[in-house]
Amino acid sequence: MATISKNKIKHEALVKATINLVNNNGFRATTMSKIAEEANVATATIYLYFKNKQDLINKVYNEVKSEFNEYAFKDYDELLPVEEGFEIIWKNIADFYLNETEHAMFISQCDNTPVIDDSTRQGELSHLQALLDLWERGQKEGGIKQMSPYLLYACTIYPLVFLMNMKKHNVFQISPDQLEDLYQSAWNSISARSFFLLK
Amino acid sequence: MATISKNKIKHEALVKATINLVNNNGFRATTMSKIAEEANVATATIYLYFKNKQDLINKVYNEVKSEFNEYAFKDYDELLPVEEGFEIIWKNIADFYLNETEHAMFISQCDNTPVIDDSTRQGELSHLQALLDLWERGQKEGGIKQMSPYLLYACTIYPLVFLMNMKKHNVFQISPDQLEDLYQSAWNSISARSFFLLK
Amino acid sequence: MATISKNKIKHEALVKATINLVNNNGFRATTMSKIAEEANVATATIYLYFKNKQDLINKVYNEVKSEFNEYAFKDYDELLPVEEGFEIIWKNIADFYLNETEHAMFISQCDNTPVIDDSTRQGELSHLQALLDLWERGQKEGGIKQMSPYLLYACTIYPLVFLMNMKKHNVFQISPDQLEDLYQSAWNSISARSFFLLK
Amino acid sequence: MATISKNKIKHEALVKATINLVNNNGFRATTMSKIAEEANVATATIYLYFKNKQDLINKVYNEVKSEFNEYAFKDYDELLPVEEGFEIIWKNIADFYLNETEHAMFISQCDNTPVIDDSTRQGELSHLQALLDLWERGQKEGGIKQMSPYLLYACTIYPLVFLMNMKKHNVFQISPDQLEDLYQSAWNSISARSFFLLK
DNA sequence: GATGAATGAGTCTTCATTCAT
DNA sequence: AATGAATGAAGACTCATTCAT
Repeated sequence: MATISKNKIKHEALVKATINLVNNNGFRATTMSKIAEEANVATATIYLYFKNKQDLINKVYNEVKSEFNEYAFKDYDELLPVEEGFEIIWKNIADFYLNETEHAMFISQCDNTPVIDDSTRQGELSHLQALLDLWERGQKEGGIKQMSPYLLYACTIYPLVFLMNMKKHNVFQISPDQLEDLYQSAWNSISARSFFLLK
Repeated sequence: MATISKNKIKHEALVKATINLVNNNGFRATTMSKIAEEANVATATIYLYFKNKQDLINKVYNEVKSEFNEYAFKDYDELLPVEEGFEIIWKNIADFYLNETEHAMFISQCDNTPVIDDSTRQGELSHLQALLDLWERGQKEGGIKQMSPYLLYACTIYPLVFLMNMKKHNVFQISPDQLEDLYQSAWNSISARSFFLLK
Repeated sequence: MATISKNKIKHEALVKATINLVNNNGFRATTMSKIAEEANVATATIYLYFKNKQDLINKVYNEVKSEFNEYAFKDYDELLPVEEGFEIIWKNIADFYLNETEHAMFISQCDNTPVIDDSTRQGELSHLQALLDLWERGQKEGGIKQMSPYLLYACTIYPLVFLMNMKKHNVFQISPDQLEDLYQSAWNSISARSFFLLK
Repeated sequence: MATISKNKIKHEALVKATINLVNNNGFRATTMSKIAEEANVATATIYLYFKNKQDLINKVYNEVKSEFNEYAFKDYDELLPVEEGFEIIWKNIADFYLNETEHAMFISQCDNTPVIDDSTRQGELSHLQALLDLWERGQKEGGIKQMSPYLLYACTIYPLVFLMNMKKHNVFQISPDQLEDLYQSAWNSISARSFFLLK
């Protein structure tokens, strides 16, 4: 049992080191020995926990992605009204991108470069199934525009990725008020009502 | 001694090979010998045209970025009304992302990873100065919401990056009608009128 | 991370291989892979013991130079009469040049080409401080001619370098008797008495 | 005829560039393109004048060595008394080492490193045949000690190499008076009379 | 389980040399 | 004769991975 927790500690240290180094230097510049150094273990030790470098990256990716999923649907309930449910999810995701920036950056890196095996990378939106379901319900009920979920995602969620990058590079940091505004814009851009009004 | 600019054919072949390989494999996995092979020259020949790998990447980045800039402001005139000007620019950029996908991907790769020297990478939005000016004018005239240009960019331009990625990975391809819809959403999300109406 | 000093056997093998190859082929023609081959290790292994090629050369140079210094002043005591002290040192140095030829050649190579960092290369004579001190004392006492130490060195020690080269190239090898003669010539060339007598 | 002189100009420029670069950077660091640059010709042009790099070095070595020989025996006449003849030759050689330092350095570089084919490098002393002859005559006549010419050379000529190096590295420069002293020491060290007197 | 040491495969880069013009 | 362009071969160095302890 002691061993297990010891193991977990090292495992965690390796994951953390990997995320940090990949974020700052990219995948290829993140060498196994640097990871080991940052995690305070010997290089060979990594291979006790992961089969090889690709396996390490994949596992870290999956862990972080799982964490994201939990984060995204915290306090969400399928029974909530569509608009209310969307607000919760959007704000959760915004929270993740803007407060868990390290982890969000890592996901973004992996999703935008050929780092991750295509088999590991989940079809771009599949991990947000609950959101896709919500949108579908919203469209059936009439509150949400008839658009491809890819477009809904592009208009509402994806802008947060840009803000994450700006924050990471210390270029621009959004304030709580601005975030509220942004949420309104996001909702407007997919709400059927606004579409109708502005026609 | 100095790098050659004659023999544009080989120069172009190298640039093209670089873009292609970096897009598909990333910077570090794109070796000089692979570039040479794809361009049908000997590896050493690359060094007649570029000082080293970093110089090659920087030069390609600058070329592509220049091309983007020309593209973005084609047919645009500062004297046009704000909404009209914005539509032209937005559609130009959309065109670039969705039709010149290879080049757009390359820019995106470079902007999102530590591949490019910070000195070469232009401050995130500075290359779109004419668009920033347009927005400022729009805000003075009252037609565009009072928001940080970073937010305006996030809501209107950045979603196109997502669509570019989806297209590249053959996951989703937007139709002309959908693009028109998307433009409307983009404009609504920053138009002061829509903001007022929907309050 | 840091270079290893364990496994003295391999360290020694690398040093020996380096000396041998540099002596026979010069610095630039001595490739890391040839050194590795001669030392029976993989090329990459060298980098566990030395940071890079220059570091390897510098370290070997320093080791050999230290050895020379020990050699030169073996059995020497500052309290000895000048002539006696000089004889001991001169014969030590002659011994080194003519019997430890490999090491002496290596020093000579390094001192005569731009192989060694100026910071590593010790000022030409500074490593022979005890000899310089002896000469100074000799001059104060009147037994040694008033000449720049550079000239004293040129007349007495430097000729040995020539003999070393001749031996190395199998052109001429000095006999013990001849060496004794040579010592006499050396001493005569700096002794104040001979200077006076021959005037 | 015009062509020939043009050729000679380029030939000279190449020789000069080679000497300069080899002196300052060593053989291997002296690349063909650097030589070409310094001589203001295209790299390929070198191959019109020399078969390859080794041939270039060999030819330059031979030229410089010839020059040295002329220099060494200027104003010398076999009919002169031994001591007088020796003084002339010694001072000529000293002149060469200390005033034609660039050329002297080049010879020294080549003689001390494995740069020159053994076939090109003339047996160490053979180029000084006239001096060897003089010494032999001196020994027959009784004015010069019975010693191997290698030892005579080591004691009288070789010290000048050291002074050349010191001058080149700006460490020590000999004055005319000191040079005269040095000549005396040199002569004393091989003169039979001094040997006898000091016994 | 943990690690220090070792290495094969591969990367960027240089350079002497050739060749078409 | 002269050269700009091209390249094959080689060199320094790195790194993911393995293995004996």
